[in-house]
Amino acid sequence: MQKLTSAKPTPTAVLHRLSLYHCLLTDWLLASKKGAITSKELASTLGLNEVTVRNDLSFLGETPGKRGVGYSIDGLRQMLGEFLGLPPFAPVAFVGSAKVVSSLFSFFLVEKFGFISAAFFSEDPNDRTAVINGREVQSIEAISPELASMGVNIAVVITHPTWVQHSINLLAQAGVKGILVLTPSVVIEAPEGVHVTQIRIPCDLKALFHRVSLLDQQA
Amino acid sequence: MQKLTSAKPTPTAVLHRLSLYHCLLTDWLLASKKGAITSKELASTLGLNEVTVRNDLSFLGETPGKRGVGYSIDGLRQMLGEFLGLPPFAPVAFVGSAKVVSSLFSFFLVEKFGFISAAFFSEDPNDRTAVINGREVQSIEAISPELASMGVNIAVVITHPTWVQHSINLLAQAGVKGILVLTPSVVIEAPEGVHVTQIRIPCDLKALFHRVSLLDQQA
DNA sequence: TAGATTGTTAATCGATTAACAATC
DNA sequence: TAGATTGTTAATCGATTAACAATC
Repeated sequence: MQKLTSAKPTPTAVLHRLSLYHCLLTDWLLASKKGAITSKELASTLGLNEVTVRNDLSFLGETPGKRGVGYSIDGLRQMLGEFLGLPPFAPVAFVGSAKVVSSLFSFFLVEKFGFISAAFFSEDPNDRTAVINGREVQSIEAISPELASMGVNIAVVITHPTWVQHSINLLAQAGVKGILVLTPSVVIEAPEGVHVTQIRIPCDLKALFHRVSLLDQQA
Repeated sequence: MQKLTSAKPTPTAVLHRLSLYHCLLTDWLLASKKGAITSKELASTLGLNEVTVRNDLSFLGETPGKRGVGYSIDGLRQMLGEFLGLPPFAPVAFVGSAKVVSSLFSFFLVEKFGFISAAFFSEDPNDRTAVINGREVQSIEAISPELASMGVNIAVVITHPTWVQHSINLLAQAGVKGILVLTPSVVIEAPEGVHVTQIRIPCDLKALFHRVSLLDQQA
């Protein structure tokens, strides 16, 4: 017999946009924007088709809008947060040197996006006394099952490339189930049962080179 | 009459994988791997279907493989580089504070991926005397048409969120045609004729929260 | 009731995979 | 010739857009 709980997983394209809507609505609420918005407004702000937006939102189960009116900014954000499995402040662990992780925080404003930095682990022995946001930076080897039992299931890896795989393995052993890898590293083994998302800065850059080189030829 | 040069653009999914193959082959060559590889090897290393690999490579025009044999590592990398419009060392400009940009270089090894950091611009007035890789860090306002005329068409933006749009606008004025934005910023206006790629760390994280929350429910 | 906007079903478009002939 | 692996055409799958009925 099939598990009843596991309906089809949300398509990746849809899931990414739902996350994006959640970011946008959070932004609007922080800017004290109130009341209702239409799928048209949402779509045009993000450069999407309005049907795409409505279609995406239909994945939320209970229909979130009012015909003739639109969506409640506050209510829709709430529903999205719930669907995404986001607690009010979502705890994330960070693995990387103190310098790199604190630099990350100077362009990625974690709290504004609803996250909380819950733990820090560094591959650099010189970071044994380092502190970020008033919290001690620990050794990578200190990654342990306490992490997941404390409710930290998600981690960001931004170490030197030589430490990426080891970090992932330790996080997986500690019960972390979702890992975002920012370090460009061509081949990575994802441990069984762990979601590993790789950001590939070099590929994004090479793709841009291609697109731009075509422009040049036309000119 | 239609422009003859502008055939259909390469589909984004294909283009990203072609860039990925280029990264992998570069890696293999740096590790002195020689000779031939098959689409099967390429695919299994990257967790892809081997037909996908062959299909992608068919976009290169002249067929790059030998039936019964496979692909020359060196030859294929060459063809990919040419298709992608990558010079031997591809110049990229970086916009962001000296601290953040130098931190970026400690987890993203630009040269290993075939790039050269060609210019630095910082939004931070304290960076007026800063130097990265022996090159002076300039003010954002110093971004000028010289950039593009020097052959720098691609830039990475990793400033504080408040400076993202301004940086993009200045780069566009300077003739930069491809911009990769690493700073999470929900809404960005892409100037006419400029390719802007946004990396969305918060969305990737929120998507992971969703996937992981489903695992919890099943357990 | 009229106007607006949602939610859903159908149609199109793009991307992936399978099947197979071509050829080294 | 036999074995291997490519390149291409066809079939499937997923994602986007269009059309329209439902309803606030």
